[in-house]
Amino acid sequence: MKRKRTSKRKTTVTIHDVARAAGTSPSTVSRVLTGSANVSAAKREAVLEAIQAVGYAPNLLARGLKTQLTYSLGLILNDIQSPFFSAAAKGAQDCAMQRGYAILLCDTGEEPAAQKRCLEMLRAKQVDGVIFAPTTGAAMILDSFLQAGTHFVQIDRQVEGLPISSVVVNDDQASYEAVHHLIANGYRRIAILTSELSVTTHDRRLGGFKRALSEAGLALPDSFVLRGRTSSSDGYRLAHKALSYSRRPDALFVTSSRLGVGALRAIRDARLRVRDDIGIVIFDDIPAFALMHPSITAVRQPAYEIGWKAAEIIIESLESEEPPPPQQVVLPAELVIRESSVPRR
Amino acid sequence: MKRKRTSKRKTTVTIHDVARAAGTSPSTVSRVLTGSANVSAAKREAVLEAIQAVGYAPNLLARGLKTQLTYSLGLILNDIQSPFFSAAAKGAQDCAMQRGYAILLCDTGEEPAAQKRCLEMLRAKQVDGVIFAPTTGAAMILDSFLQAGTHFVQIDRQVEGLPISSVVVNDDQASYEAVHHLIANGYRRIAILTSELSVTTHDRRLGGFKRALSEAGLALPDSFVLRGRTSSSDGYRLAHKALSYSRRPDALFVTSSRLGVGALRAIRDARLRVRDDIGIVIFDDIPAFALMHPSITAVRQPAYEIGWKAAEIIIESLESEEPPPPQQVVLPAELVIRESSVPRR
DNA sequence: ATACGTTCTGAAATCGTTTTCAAAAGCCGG
DNA sequence: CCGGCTTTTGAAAACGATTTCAGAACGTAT
Repeated sequence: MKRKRTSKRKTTVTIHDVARAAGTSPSTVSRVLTGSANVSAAKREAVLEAIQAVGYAPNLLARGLKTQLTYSLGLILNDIQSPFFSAAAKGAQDCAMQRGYAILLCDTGEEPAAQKRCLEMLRAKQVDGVIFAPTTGAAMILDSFLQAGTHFVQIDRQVEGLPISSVVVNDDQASYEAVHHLIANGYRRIAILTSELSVTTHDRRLGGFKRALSEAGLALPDSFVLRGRTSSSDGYRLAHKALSYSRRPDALFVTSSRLGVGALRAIRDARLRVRDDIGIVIFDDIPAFALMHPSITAVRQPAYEIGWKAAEIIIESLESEEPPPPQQVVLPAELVIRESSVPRR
Repeated sequence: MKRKRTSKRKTTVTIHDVARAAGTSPSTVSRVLTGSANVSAAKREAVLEAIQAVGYAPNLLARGLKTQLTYSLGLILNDIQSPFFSAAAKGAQDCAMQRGYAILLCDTGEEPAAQKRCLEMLRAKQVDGVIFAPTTGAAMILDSFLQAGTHFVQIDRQVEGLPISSVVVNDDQASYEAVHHLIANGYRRIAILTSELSVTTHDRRLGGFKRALSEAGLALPDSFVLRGRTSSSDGYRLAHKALSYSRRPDALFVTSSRLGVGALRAIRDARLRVRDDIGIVIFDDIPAFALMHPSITAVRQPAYEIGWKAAEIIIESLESEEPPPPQQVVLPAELVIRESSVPRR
């Protein structure tokens, strides 16, 4: 069933209608619209009035076709429902809106196939640039787009070795500090729950974790590095396993909030108590952590700022004469100390 | 600083290039692209090959300009960061994606001015339809757009008296059941925290609340209806006030999760304990409520389904010959019973 | 071979803008 | 009142597709 043009009844009022109403030509109307060239005060006035009178609104499709500029940005996320990404989306949206750009939202659900489809659609829609959180397999798809001259900024994760700007947090250092904080508070047998996938974020968080441990001269048994998919069910599974060890850890460092939520459930189900029986710090803060009892110490990422900054970088790069070289922005993540990591005993 | 066309280096490969490579005319290429008319097997083959060879991707701007169809939908939300709206966004996105539509995201932050700007931008971008959660002042703005023939679906709230489809939940009935549940569990002095704005959602939730009370023959002192802005700080303020009454309520019914979060903090700060000292049920479930201790009874809205259904309605209406009459879809909200409303005493 | 009805095909118009180009209009001093 | 400026202006050519229209090619019946 195809759509009938007729049934839409779109009252398309064009630049020609304005011209007629103002007693001038489309060219002149366009000139006052874009504010580009000289046009006499009288005509300008007439045109402005006519625009009001006939209720004209420019057709951005037509304009974009001519100017090759659409003033819209693609935003590709893994999961808009996660607080991190929705905050990033809001940041990007606010920045874009302020500068007159629109945001085309794509949610890949972390699937490479969907990611590919999104990129293709965005290209077809002629977006000026794309902000995106890469999923596995991004590198090869991206390559062809870069040649087409599309501007990109990656957030959260990085595909390394590509000449693309990125906005991320200091995963390594923030993790180091979080684990250091646990150690300083007397925890000694610290296990880590992390992703099985080798993505930059998790790799670096694991790196910071190890650094803190070795610096404090603490051992890290292989069994204390638990890897799984970043779902809350795998968080549960991994934590359950860790807690079943005969010499179980006295604290957990968890590298994602979804893993963390599952881990907390596992702790509760094991009849253990956060704080009294086991310490925990989770990378990526979510509102629930502040409300829980006891509240959960977490590493807060400036998600809103990440989204905003990404939009800003892309817009600046679009609007500058000579596209600036790719820049790597690293924003600080902040350890929010709450009750789940109080000094031991 | 204006953008230079030259600096983009967009290698725009058009339908003409394909035609040349295939040794035919642009018309024929277009025909195989749209699959509309008859074209010989030989030519079709040649065109398909040429498309691959030159790496052609259609320019949706140009197509949209000609066909008046952009295959994109606007999505206007009050706050993408709220779990309700981000789930709705995901639902809308998934449905749209599946049917070949893109989503233009707008976040108004509940501000009428932003809402207006969003609508204007969406119109200029020639979106085929708009899914939106109206904020105050939507009625008059909308009017002009309806005349322009844009398709609309409202979600969450309703502007009444407009010939627009909507997808909402059964606010009244679900609230009735939630309050009935409190009463059945022995609570007698139930106060309500709700919005000061007269928006349909909150009005109906208040309605269901009153209905349950009067049906049970329970009194409702004026002081037990507390109204404020739907922020967590106002939730705190209102709950604090309610708890300070000499004869304080033995349960709270809260009509939004943000108010609820504030109320929970107020309860804790008053050194009262949810469940032992005071019952609470919150309209709109968020992940935190399941994780808290004690966990919070809440009314779960099918947010994802709301978004999906809204997209579906708009796409069907767009693609049908004769636009169907506006429909009002009411999805069921579900009471999720947890610990915060266990039987009294 | 001619005429006719299909099926295929390409030239050209169109969608609503912007932008180039050249002509028109205004201003100035002589 | 006229040449030589600079502003203003409108006609027309893009932008990259789709679609109308009319002609070409082809098969078949006469």
